[in-house]
Amino acid sequence: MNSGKLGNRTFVTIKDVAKTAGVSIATVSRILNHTAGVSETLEARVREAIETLGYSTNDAARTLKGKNSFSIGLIIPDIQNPFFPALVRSIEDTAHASDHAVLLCNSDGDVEQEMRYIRFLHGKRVDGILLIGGQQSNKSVELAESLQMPIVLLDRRVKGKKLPAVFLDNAHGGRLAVEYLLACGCQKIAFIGRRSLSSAEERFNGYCEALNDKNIEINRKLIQSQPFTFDGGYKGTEALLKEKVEFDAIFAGNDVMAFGAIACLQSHGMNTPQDIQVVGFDDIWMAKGYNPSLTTLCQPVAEIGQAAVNLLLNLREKTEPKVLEMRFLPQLIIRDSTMKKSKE
Amino acid sequence: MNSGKLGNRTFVTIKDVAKTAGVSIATVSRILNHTAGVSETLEARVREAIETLGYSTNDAARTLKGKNSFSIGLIIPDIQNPFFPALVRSIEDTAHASDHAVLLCNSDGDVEQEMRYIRFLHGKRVDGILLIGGQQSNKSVELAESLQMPIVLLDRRVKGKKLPAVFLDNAHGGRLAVEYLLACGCQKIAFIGRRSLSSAEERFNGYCEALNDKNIEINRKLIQSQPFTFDGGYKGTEALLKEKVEFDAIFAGNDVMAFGAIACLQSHGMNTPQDIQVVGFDDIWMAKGYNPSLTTLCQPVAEIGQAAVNLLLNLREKTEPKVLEMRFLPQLIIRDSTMKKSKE
DNA sequence: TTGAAAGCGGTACCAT
DNA sequence: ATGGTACCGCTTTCAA
Repeated sequence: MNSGKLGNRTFVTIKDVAKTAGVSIATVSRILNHTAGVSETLEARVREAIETLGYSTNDAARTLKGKNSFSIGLIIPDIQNPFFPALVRSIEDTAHASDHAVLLCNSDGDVEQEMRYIRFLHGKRVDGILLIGGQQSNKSVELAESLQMPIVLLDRRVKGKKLPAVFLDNAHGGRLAVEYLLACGCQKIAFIGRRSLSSAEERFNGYCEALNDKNIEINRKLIQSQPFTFDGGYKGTEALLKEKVEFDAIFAGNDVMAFGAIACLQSHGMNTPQDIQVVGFDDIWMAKGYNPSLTTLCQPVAEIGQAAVNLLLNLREKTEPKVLEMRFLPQLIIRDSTMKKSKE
Repeated sequence: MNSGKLGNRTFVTIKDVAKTAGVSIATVSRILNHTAGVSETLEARVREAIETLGYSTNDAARTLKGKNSFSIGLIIPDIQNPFFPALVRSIEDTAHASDHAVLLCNSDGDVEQEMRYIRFLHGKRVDGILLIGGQQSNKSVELAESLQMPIVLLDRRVKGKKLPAVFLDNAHGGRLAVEYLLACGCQKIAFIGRRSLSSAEERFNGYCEALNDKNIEINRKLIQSQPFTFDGGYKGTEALLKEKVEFDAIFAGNDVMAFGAIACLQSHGMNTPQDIQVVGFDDIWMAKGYNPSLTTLCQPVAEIGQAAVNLLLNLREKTEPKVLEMRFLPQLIIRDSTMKKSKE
């Protein structure tokens, strides 16, 4: 028995099962795939053979012959970015729930890397790609399209490309953040972020819209362009301090920047929320545990991941290339980095 | 051209290349694999055909016929545990560097899940498994062995199993932590952790050893068994406070617990490091940014991940089932959650 | 209902 | 050096 081999390992094949059960391999295949009526007698015999032999289907053969590989590629900038783990987790759970493997690839947001991975995943014949792109991912997307690979965009838009995508309404989040700070009594709200990514830009737009709504003029000095890191938040705050602009609140592009901002304030003898109020974005796990705990915008990560996988898997069924876009809403989570000031 | 199909997608196959180049598929295969001498003329023609046609090799076919699948399975409890992302990143970088895909699976530390994933990965014919196991992973390991799947243990030992493995010397880390706290002038050092995982148990052992070395008796009341979470750290500290045991330092099982501990202390009006000094373990990214920044033990995650992948990939070459174990040393990183007290 | 057999896209052995 | 071809494990059509 154990006719199959791969390297120095041996595998039970469909042939072994067929022989032990005394049927043809076609019958075994049918039973495995519930693909045609098979008599109960044979079915029982085959199932027993499968059991005793410990047969497991060979996905490589199935892929070679069949329609899909039961795997998807997930390209993200860096799993070490604390926003991604929760999203990745929900993607994997969803994918595995329909028996699809997830091949994780870290691109560092670099187009060349992305394209390398797309080619790699093409060789693996993945059923599709979930992409959280970088700034120039339009090239990657074009490559994927030319390779006829189904692709779904996640979290970030790609300029000039209309594609199936799952997003958060970042502008709405920005608006919520600023509106809440205003409601808290803040007047001079600074923004630390960067307009490099679509998501980041939208958050900034939300910030502007909320201020416009209240007829508050936007003060350029209150806007600091910094990378979305702890250090970025720290430096942006330092810059605000140096410029001697007055400000009473900071809306940070994400939670990690918010932590950096708070740390900077503290090292300059200012407290959050008493002196300066701070709002972050994403609601990563640490937002609750930071000192002070962080008011922030919570993304429905589980739903987003799930929607993205389902969208991708449905894509290959439909022949018409439906461009679907799903948009989710963030939710304001109020914690200790903000406070309602009594009118002075 | 484009003879291959998969679903409604089409692929360029080796046959297409052969036809365009006017050679046999055997020749193309040889060139692809540098497997035998081929005349420069033909090689040039073939390479050009590959280029113009945009051929990419079909891994499913290659796997079916050949020795490996160029993929490995990575089973971890949960990517959302902030210690894992950095490790996973280094694993993926290393694997991809030798053209292997990484199939990520989250088991939640549950044996049943682990076994489900092992079977799944077996079907995918992965070249091996990297396992960060849970408490009862001996069953999973046995399954993998019975399936003849190369397996390397990571980070945590599995009871009763001697296997290729890559570990941190956790006991050494525990010792370093406690020795440093003693050097800082602390006398009553509490431990919050849990002895469920081998890594955790070893950290505790290091704690005991360091105290024994100095002939300090171990006070049971100073030891709090708690899960390795923020809340665990918080509750463990609360318990210490309630028991009214005197203590001047806390060695937490990991960084997240340390954050919880510090938060709890603060909410009880005690400051770190002035009142209670705290040391964590792992040096996750937030350790530097927390308030106060955390003294902790840094794991050489990049090296560990790299070693694990290489060990796994080498495993299938060797026929003799060498049991290799690699042990890495943690490094004490001193930050603001500890301080040298002047003698009182 | 069941079986025989033709491939899927490669690799590698055997000829030439 | 090059080509022909058997075969990897499975799915699916065609006959029986």
